[in-house]
Amino acid sequence: MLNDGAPAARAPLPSSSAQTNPMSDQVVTRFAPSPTGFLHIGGARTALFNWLYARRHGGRMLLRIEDTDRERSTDAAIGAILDGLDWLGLDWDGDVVYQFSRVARHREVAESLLASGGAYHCYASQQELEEMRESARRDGRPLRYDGRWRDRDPADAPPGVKPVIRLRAQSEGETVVQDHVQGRVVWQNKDLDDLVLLRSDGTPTYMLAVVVDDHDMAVTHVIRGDDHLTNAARQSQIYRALGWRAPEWSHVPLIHGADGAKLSKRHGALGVDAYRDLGYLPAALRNYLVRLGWSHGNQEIFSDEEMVAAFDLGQIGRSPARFDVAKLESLNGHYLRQAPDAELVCRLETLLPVLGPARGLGTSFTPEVRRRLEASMAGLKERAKTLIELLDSAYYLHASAPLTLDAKAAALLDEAARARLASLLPILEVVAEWRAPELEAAIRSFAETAGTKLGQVAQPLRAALTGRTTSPPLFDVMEVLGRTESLARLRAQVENGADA
RNA sequence: GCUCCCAUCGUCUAGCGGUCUAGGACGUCGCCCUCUCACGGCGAAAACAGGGGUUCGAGUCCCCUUGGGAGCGCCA
Repeated sequence: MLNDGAPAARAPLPSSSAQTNPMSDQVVTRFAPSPTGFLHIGGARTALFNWLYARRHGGRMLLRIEDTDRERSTDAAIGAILDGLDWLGLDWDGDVVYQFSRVARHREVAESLLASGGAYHCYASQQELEEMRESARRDGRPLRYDGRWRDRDPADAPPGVKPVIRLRAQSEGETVVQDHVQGRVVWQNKDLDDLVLLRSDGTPTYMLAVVVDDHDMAVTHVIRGDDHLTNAARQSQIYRALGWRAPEWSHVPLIHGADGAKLSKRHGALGVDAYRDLGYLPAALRNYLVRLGWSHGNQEIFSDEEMVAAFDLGQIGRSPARFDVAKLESLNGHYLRQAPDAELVCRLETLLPVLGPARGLGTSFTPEVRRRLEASMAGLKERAKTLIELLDSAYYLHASAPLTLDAKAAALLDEAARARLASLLPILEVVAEWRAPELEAAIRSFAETAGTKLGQVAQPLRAALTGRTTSPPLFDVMEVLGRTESLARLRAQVENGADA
C-alpha cells in the first residue's frame, strides 16, 4: 500500500525554531501522526481533542510529522494528513515539525545520556533478541530484554558489532503515570525493560524522539490514543533519566468498529477524505467525533464555540467507543438542514469531480441547474442525510428530456394515472401564473371536480415530473422547473401512455 | 504467557453513596401532521455483565469471576 520510493525527494521543512520559548503557563498540545497512511477517524478525533484543548485554554496546537521510519513514510501520506486536517477545519500553530529533521538533536540527547551513565551500549544481535523472546514465550516468561549488556564491561564488546544505546531504566520501585483520563496508573519497574534509544545505525527510536521533541517543543499536554499508555510509562523513565519534566498525559480510548473489534481497514477505518467523498460535512464529523468518548451532560449538538468552551479532559470516558454510522448520518442530516442553501450548492459542486461522472454530470453545474438547485435547496436538504443523497434527490433538476423513471415511479404511472394526467394537462396549460400557490389551487380543484383525493393526482404528477415517487413538495417542484419544462415532461408521459 | 486499561438500553452516553420505579441522543416500533418522502410533534419497547463484600443505604466504593481492549520491536 505504501509507496516506498524516494522519500529523500522531499525537502523537510526547517524546524530549527522548534526550540520555542512560550510563556511558561501556556498550554501547548500537539498532534503527531506518522505519515504511513491517511488520516483515519481515530487520528482525526485525537487531533480534534488536541485542538479543542489548546483552543479552550488559549494555548497552541502544534503539528509534528513522525517520519523517522524512512521505509514507511510517504509524501502522499503527509499530503493526505494535511488535507484531512484542513478539510476537518483543524488548524495548527506554527510550522509543521518533521521529526526526521531533528535526528541530530535526538542523537545528541542519547549521547548525553550515555555520558551520564543513564544509558549504555548493548551489543546483542537481532537474532539474539529473537531467541530471547522465543525462549521467554516458550517458558511463559514475560517478553523482555534481559539486560545482558547493562553492567557488562564494554571491553567485552564483540568486534565489528555496532551497538544500540539502551536506557538504563530503574529496576526497582515503580513508575507512576498520572493521567487525566486513565487516572493514576502504576507499573513496577521490574516489569519494564531497558528500551532502545538509539538504533545501531545511529537513528533514534520513536520512544526517544517523542520525548526529546515534546520537550523541545515545550509541549505541556500529550493527548493521544491509549495504545500509548504503556509508552507513557517508558517515556516517563526517559524524562526522569534526563531530569526533564514530563508533560500532562491524557490517554484516550481507541475507537472500535461496529462489531467491537479494533477499527481496521476492513470495517470503517476510512480516511477523512473518504468521509468527505461520502458526503459528510466537516461540522457533522467534528460533532460526531467530539461526542465519541466525551460528553457534556446531555448535550448532543455542539457548535464549534460550544465545543471549545465545554471541552474538558476529565469528561473523557475510559472505555472504547464503537463507531456508529447511523448516528453520524443523523448528525449530518442535522447540519445539512442547518447549512445555508448557497453553501450546499457549493459543496455539491466541489464533490462533482468525484460524484458527477457516474451520474452523467460534468464537473460543474450549468447556470440553470445551479439556479434550480439553489431555489430547491430548502426542500431538498430536509430530505437528505448526506451530500450524495442530496445530489441524487436533485436528479430531476438536471435530468434531460426523456426522464428515466425509477421502478416505483414507473409502476405508479399505470393507465389510469396517465389518463388522469391527460385530463389535467389542458388545465395546467392555461394556468395564468406558474407559481406554487396558483398551481396548487388549480390542481386541488381539478382533484375535487374529478372526485379523487389530491394524492391520486399529485403522485402521478410527481412521478412524471421527477421520475421518482418522492420529492420536495410538488408545487415547489413545478415552480422551479417552470411552465415549459413541466408541461414537456407531463406531455411526454401522457403520450407515452397513449403509445402503450 | 506477562503488564496495563475497561464494563449502564442494539449504539453513543448522563449518573461522580440516598434526588434512579436509572435520564438524554441515535436507531427501532406506533400515532399525529401531510400531495410523496422527509422534517417536526407525541408515545412505546430497550440497560446498571455475574458473584461476594463495605455501608443505615450501591449503578455509584472494594475484591473475585466472566467478557472486551491495549501494549510487550533496533515500527510509530
